[in-house]
Amino acid sequence: MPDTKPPPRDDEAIRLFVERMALTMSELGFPRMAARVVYTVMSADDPMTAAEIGERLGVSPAAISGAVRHLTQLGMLIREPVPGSRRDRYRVPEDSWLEVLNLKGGVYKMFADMADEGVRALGEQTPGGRRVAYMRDFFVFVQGEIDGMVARWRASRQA
Amino acid sequence: MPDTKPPPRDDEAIRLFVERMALTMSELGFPRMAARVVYTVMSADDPMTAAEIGERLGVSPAAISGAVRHLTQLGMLIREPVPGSRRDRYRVPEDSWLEVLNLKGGVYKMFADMADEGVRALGEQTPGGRRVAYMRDFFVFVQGEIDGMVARWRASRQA
DNA sequence: CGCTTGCTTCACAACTTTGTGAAGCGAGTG
DNA sequence: CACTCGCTTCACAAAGTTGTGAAGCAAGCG
Repeated sequence: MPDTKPPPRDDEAIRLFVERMALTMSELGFPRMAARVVYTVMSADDPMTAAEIGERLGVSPAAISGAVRHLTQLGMLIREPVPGSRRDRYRVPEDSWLEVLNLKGGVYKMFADMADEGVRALGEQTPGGRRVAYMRDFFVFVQGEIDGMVARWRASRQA
Repeated sequence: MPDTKPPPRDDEAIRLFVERMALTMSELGFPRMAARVVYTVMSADDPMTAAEIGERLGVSPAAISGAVRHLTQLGMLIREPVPGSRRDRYRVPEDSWLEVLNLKGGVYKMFADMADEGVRALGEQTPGGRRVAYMRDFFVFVQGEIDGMVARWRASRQA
């Protein structure tokens, strides 16, 4: 029997990967359980049901339910109803990160707008006003860069 | 008496600006008090002492101390000892956002590295492995973009 | 039709985070 | 050289998060 076993699907290492990613995300302000769900589903070969995710992570269905609601809203998880079954399947879209960037990306515009109000409150000519104006300009710049970045990524994937 | 009063330094609006910025940042995972401190100092005409910041925000010196420690480490606040005095003055560096981006920017590289480990655990050829590899490539791309972005910002400020 | 079962919702409990009061430390001052 | 005063540190309390168990709802199945 030739050694044609499938690749070394190291379950323990996968779990570690999931947890480490999730922990890092949570340190950045992303809900922890949601992150665990994303990476679990991403790591799976096929779409998973809520029950499977919960079992794999060893958490209650309630936790999955909440995480999934959040994630689908963000576009980081896609719910696929299975015809003739109550089970829904979940999978991660190929470009989930791009989606997040697009959606959350508006954050910079929001900051820029808030900063602009700050400038008005402080007065254009005050030292504080100038500093906040500088910040506003920076956020406007970043917002523009992100838009360009998304375009470049898409283009580079065409190739 | 001619109407040559200084600009309409609307204290209430400034406070609102500070609080709104801080709240939004905290929703993104940034410590709330630290954010309030940054924007308070940024709004002021001159560098402020810890006591002044605390008074302005109506919080204890302890809270300021903690926030300041965090912020100086991030490069978002500069401590300036006043010669012949126990008081330190604080100001925000012009390019604090850039600093943060640089420092925190390495996050993407970190994600890319973690993802790479995930790929190894999953196997290059599995569906999961391919998805994670895609994610890794995206993070690598973003990291590169950020570096370029910083350079472009600096250049645009030269002009 | 009524039972099973998978997901959702709700109230609650464990845990974490965040700011306070009080004590401590050390640089300037008389 | 002892006192003052500004900042820091620490233990704790208040508040906010996050996941659980249990009850509820509704789609398929017998």
